[in-house]
Amino acid sequence: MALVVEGSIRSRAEPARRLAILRAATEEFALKGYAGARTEGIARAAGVKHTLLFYHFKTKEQLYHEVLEEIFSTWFERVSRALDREASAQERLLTYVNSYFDFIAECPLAPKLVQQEQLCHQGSEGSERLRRMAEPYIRPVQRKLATLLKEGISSGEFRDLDVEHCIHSISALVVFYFTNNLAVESLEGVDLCPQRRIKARRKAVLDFVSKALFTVTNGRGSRKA
Amino acid sequence: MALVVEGSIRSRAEPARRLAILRAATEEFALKGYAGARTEGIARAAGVKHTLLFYHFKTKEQLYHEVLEEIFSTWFERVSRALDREASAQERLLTYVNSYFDFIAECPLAPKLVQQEQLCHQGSEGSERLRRMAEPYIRPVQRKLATLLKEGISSGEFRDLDVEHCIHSISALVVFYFTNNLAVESLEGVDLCPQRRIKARRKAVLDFVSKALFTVTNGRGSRKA
DNA sequence: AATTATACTGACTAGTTAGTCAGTATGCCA
DNA sequence: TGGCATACTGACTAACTAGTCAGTATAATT
Repeated sequence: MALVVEGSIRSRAEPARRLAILRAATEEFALKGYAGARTEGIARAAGVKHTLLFYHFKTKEQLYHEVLEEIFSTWFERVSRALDREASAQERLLTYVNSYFDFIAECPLAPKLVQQEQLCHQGSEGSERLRRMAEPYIRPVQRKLATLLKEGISSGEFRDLDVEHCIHSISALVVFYFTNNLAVESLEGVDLCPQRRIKARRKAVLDFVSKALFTVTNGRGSRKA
Repeated sequence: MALVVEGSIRSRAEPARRLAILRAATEEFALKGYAGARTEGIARAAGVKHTLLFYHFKTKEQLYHEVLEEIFSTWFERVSRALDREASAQERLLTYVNSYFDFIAECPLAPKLVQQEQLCHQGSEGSERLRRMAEPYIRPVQRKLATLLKEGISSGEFRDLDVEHCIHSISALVVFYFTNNLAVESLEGVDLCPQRRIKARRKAVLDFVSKALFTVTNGRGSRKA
């Protein structure tokens, strides 16, 4: 006879195991990439039978798509809120960097997943899967950010720099730290607790960006402890 | 008999096909990661029979190791030369960033490969394969760079910032652009020729770093060294 | 001419891997 | 009571994947 593991109270709306698979898949795909990920491995990590994956998600590709979709929509919602505030360009930029950093720090699998997807394509060909995320999520944020930077430059709050490269540079500063565990570990030692490291990184990023961008720095992003 | 295992003679000229395999493997591993890479795919790209891989390199792992080794040693040689120059801290830092940037721009598969290797490991566990590169190559460069930054801070050339995070930030600015094809493409359009894009990126990086670090910026940040 | 070292190949295999399918268990509504 | 929908499973498979091995081709050396 079948042994019921999960008890009798089962939510009718969304099976718990579906979510467990989604979570496990996020990690597997983020760490190994689409090609390297194993559906067996995802099932094992989620504590379900292999075939349940194909019941809830028709294919590996479909499962992957749902993982990507969830991450981009969450990211979009959070950074958009920051960019849409009413405040000075300088103020909004700092809020944006903070939101972006918070999102990445809370969910370090997200940048890994996106990075995996970027890596597996050569030259200017780009990833089809990522391209589907560009229109609804990535481009709108890029546009808002470009506008914000131009405003800041016009008003004299920001130095006169290359807007597009500045967007790349900010992303680089926020994300790179979280996709490079070894470099981080090798440089800072393993002893320092993650909590403190992340706090220090946030400060360093805000400081770096402020000094590079702002014509006048108030205490906000640049103070030394 | 099949006791081919290499003895001590290594001076012989390497067969052209061995090098072809190594080049093809670099691309395959960089784009798909170790787990996602297919030895069949490498053989096809190199235009050789599948089994030749296992003749020249005993296993996939061994092939991968030689690819990593070659990339790290080349990188190490080039940036070390820049760091060991006799010059002011500011001068040396700019030379370093330029050398680093040049290396990455010439061989964009290198950062992809390293990134792949970083991604496939979780938390503070790190990659065993990358750890083998740390002692001979990564740590020495990090140490030289840390010393350089401290000197610059003492002499008043650089602002008083967190040395370790500054090292991360510089790497981020140099590398990130080359591991994120989609973001780049989506932001700058495909029309702009790679040559010009890279030149613009170099300028933006030097500018960003200079403004963030230097207490006094002469025109040097925007010049091509 | 015989030996040897090196480069290379075709045929094969044991172990994976994504995905199928027919069927079971359970809840729910008429 | 029966019918239907949802959640889930075991047994299987076709295609793939790293790696083996016995053997061939060739050029240099003895």
